[in-house]
Amino acid sequence: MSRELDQTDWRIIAELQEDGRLSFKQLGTRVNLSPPAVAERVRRLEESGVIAGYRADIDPVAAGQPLSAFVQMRCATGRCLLKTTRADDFPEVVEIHKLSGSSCSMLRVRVTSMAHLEGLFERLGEHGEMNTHIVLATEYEGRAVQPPTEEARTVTRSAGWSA
Amino acid sequence: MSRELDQTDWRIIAELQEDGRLSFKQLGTRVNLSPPAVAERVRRLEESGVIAGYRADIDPVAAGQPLSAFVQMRCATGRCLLKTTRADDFPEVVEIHKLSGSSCSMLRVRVTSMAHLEGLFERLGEHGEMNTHIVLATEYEGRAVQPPTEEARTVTRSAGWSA
DNA sequence: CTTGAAAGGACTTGCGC
DNA sequence: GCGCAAGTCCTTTCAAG
Repeated sequence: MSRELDQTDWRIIAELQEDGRLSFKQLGTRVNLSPPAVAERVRRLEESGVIAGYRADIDPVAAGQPLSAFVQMRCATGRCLLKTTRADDFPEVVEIHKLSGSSCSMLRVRVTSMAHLEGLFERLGEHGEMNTHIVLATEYEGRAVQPPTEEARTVTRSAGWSA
Repeated sequence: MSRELDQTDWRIIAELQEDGRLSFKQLGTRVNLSPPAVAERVRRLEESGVIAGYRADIDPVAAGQPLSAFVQMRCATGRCLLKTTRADDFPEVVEIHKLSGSSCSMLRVRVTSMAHLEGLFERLGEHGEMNTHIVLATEYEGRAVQPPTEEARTVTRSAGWSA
């Protein structure tokens, strides 16, 4: 389906992650390509699903939701959050990941206040054991997707027990 | 600094999170406003920092980084990841959050393969205890920031021990 | 892939409500 | 604060080399 991405594709991806509203002309200038050439590449990246869309980046703090937390759920049998509720029931839950290990899922929640967070935890707690971690500060998130480094291919194998 | 956001602002925010490349004309049609009116509102949202930017939404799976994990770090004294390394040392780390509780930070990492993940864990492990959770599937993430619900203001107080 | 041209659309400004 | 309308600029998209 998706052909290998070359260096120019990755430069385009990097630029569009920094500014998703660049015109083909502006984008072409930054990657040393003519407007029609970048337009064709971008079209292919969109078609292959590498570029899933273009979004405004909303700052939750400025938007009035300064508090964030991680919640590991270990759902009780028959009460699993994923099977007994819908997304609309918990607008505060902005991410849901199914996990390996002892927890069944990891949630990321955003709330307006501590009181709001308290209420949310009580509602979530009805579905099983929780392990919560309040975020004190976010160093960064949404870091740009980058081309695989050389380390990704030449992985250092651990010594011992090797065949 | 930031005036209260009204309903129209939230509609604009919702539309731009769905499609960050909408023209003022298109955006105005969707929120029942003229192009100059939306342009002025968007300009203010950008100035106040609510709209932090516009980014292409890159699908990590399609981009060749199908594996993701959460890593809780409990850094050893003097070896804290945040103080002894720089972001460029770990391009696989796409999020860093400082946490309350027993862990000092929560990382989100993205890698190309299990071998890559193994190597990364070994490098991270040198900075302290780790608690890792591999993501099996992501239900959703990057859910749109939404206006505060009524529940956010009228929070149910728990019974008992109340003053 | 690049260049060049033509067509279409977007952004802005000013004015009136 | 919003809408309407006009002018200017830019962008996009063809075609040809």
